[in-house]
Amino acid sequence: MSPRPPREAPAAPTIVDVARAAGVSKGLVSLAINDRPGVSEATRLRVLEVADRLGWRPSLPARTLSTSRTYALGLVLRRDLRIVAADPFYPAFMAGIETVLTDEGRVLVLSVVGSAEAEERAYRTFAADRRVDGAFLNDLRHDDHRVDLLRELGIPAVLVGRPDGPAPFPSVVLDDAPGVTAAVHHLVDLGHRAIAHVGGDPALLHARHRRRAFEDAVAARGLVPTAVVDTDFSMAQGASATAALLAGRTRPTAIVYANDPMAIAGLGVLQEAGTQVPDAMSVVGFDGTEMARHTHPPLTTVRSDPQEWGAAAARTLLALTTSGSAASVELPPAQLVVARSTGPAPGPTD
Amino acid sequence: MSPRPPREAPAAPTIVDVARAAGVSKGLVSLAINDRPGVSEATRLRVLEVADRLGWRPSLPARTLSTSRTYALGLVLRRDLRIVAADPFYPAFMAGIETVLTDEGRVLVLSVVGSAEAEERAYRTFAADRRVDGAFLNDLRHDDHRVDLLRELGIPAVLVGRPDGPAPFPSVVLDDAPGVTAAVHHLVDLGHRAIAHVGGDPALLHARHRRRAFEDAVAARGLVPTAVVDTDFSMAQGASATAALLAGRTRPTAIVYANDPMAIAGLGVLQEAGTQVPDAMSVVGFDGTEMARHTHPPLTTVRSDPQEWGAAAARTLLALTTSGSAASVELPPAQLVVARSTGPAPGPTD
DNA sequence: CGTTGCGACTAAACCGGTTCAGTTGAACTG
DNA sequence: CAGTTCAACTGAACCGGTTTAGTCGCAACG
Repeated sequence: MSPRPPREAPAAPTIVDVARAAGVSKGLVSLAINDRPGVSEATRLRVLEVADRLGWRPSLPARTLSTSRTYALGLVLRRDLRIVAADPFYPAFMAGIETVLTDEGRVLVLSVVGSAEAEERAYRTFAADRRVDGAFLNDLRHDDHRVDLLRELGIPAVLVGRPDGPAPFPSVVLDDAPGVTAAVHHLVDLGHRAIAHVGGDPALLHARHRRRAFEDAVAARGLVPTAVVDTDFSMAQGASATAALLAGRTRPTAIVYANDPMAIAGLGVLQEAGTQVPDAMSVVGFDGTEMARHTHPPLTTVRSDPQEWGAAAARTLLALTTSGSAASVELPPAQLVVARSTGPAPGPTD
Repeated sequence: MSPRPPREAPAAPTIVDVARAAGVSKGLVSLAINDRPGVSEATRLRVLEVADRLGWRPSLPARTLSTSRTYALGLVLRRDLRIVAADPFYPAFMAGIETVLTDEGRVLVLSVVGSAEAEERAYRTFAADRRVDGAFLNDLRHDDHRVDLLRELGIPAVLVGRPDGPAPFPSVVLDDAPGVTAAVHHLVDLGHRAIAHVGGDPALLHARHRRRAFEDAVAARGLVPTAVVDTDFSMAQGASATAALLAGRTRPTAIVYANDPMAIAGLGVLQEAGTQVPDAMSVVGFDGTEMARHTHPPLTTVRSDPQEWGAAAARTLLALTTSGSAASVELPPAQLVVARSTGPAPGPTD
């Protein structure tokens, strides 16, 4: 009969039920549960007790309507699926966010998109629908127009990574450079003179930072990179870049990759080609993923901490949305983790 | 001065602004934009035109308050971080969900938790806060109490996988068995007689299904499994299980793993031990991930389609939340993809 | 020509909270 | 003892939509 039968449970109590049961006005219930002044301690306790007894939970939509706070934060992922699926960064990053949000009664609203247009639409929808109190801004780009977009939409944001200019939002930075630098020094110390870099997507700032750190470190040791190849961070391009390096006229003795998946794909190509790792070629990854520990040989890599990064970003964004301002955060930098995919440079054939 | 300055943009127009500008009552605006009867075509067009001109978007919180529909779906991930991060299933699954939700103006609310208690809390919070219209139920277990929980909470759900009994919710199934069966036949056809299985977490139904399919297929060929080892799906346990199989008294000539990450970890262990793949040992994964294509040797694996799975689940859940009912869906089953990690069984030493 | 029926539209209640201007009564002040 | 002050509390407006009872004008009907 009734067009939409109540799902199952008896109708949930509302604030008026609580008010009636406690013998006070609903306004006072609101004050009491929100710990605002103007409520006697005795009454506050009574209200809380009654609310608890009735199992009342304030309606979030109603609260949102009057306060325009959603208690939700937004994350938009724009990435080719092939990359998202292989990249362990995001699951760990999101898990880190959740560790913070869950405790604060917040929730993460996720949007996965494939194109720049869809990404912009996602942010605009967040704003138009008042879905979120703030948003994470990942995978920063040069002159990233999303910064202006979010400012214009009035969505507070936190930048995940170091922006390449002054920005109206706080940033949470985990410096890639020291790890990459250490990796290069490690290789040079092992006698390598011909080192190549398989970089990531140059549109992304962190790919540039890694590349820059690589080039600077090589130069600091008085060397010149044997080659630097840009990719899209995918295993496929990591593999083809490796093949290209093998086929090139000056073959490197060591390759530094911009992420672990590409390093693993590279490892595959090298082994298929019969190139011994690390005897004939040293390989360095980037991320410090679980996977790197289980390859053959285990991967020397640069470990960052995506989970802590996510947690720090969430804390910062939370502070920003509640207090209106938040300081930028600098996390401990990425660190080199030496395993068995790197070894002494092969001696000249004699 | 003002305690909370308006973020930036001028105050967004509301339905009354539109009503005033169109010279009608706000009730009529509501009827017009929701395509309900009782509005003349001329008026409807005028209202839509005015709404568009003012850039009005109905407030979702307000709409939610009166209709108690949130236009959001919930996904709770309970998994050890080590597994989530290495497992490409979820990113692809979520991307599949998003392809459907985005077009429908829906949004995905994500919760990543580490324990069963936290998981239950997450669902209860979804219900208490009226955060979502429905939820996905992944990683089904035997006698899964979450089914009752969701029913009791009144949250419509869709089961991702085949439940092990009658369930009050529709399910979206992608059958693992045919792929695993094909893998076993493939190995037996190659002459293997000693085949082992490194299974997943036996608490999860899909791990059981894969194990069962393995055992049945082996039996169907008149053989007995050399060994069946349970794990938690992590690379670490995939590696240690492989090491144990190598050290066992009857060493298999082929191993079928319950997911690709474990197979890859297994590859690493085998190669570290000097066991040639596939000459001395054949290896089969499960998932058909990008990663499997880039190992050395490329992995024979069983491909499922997590993205399509996510999309189908989203369509089903959407139908369930809007029309109140939805039929279960059976997707094309998982399929064997033969690569170079499987080969003829090693002949007896002669 | 009075009634009925109907499409188009309005006004007001409603969803469930928050917020704020007032009211009340008791304690304090001079 | 009248006047002031203040904590505690109430009532009503408000957030921005949806929904429904009811009004109005007009055409069709007997």
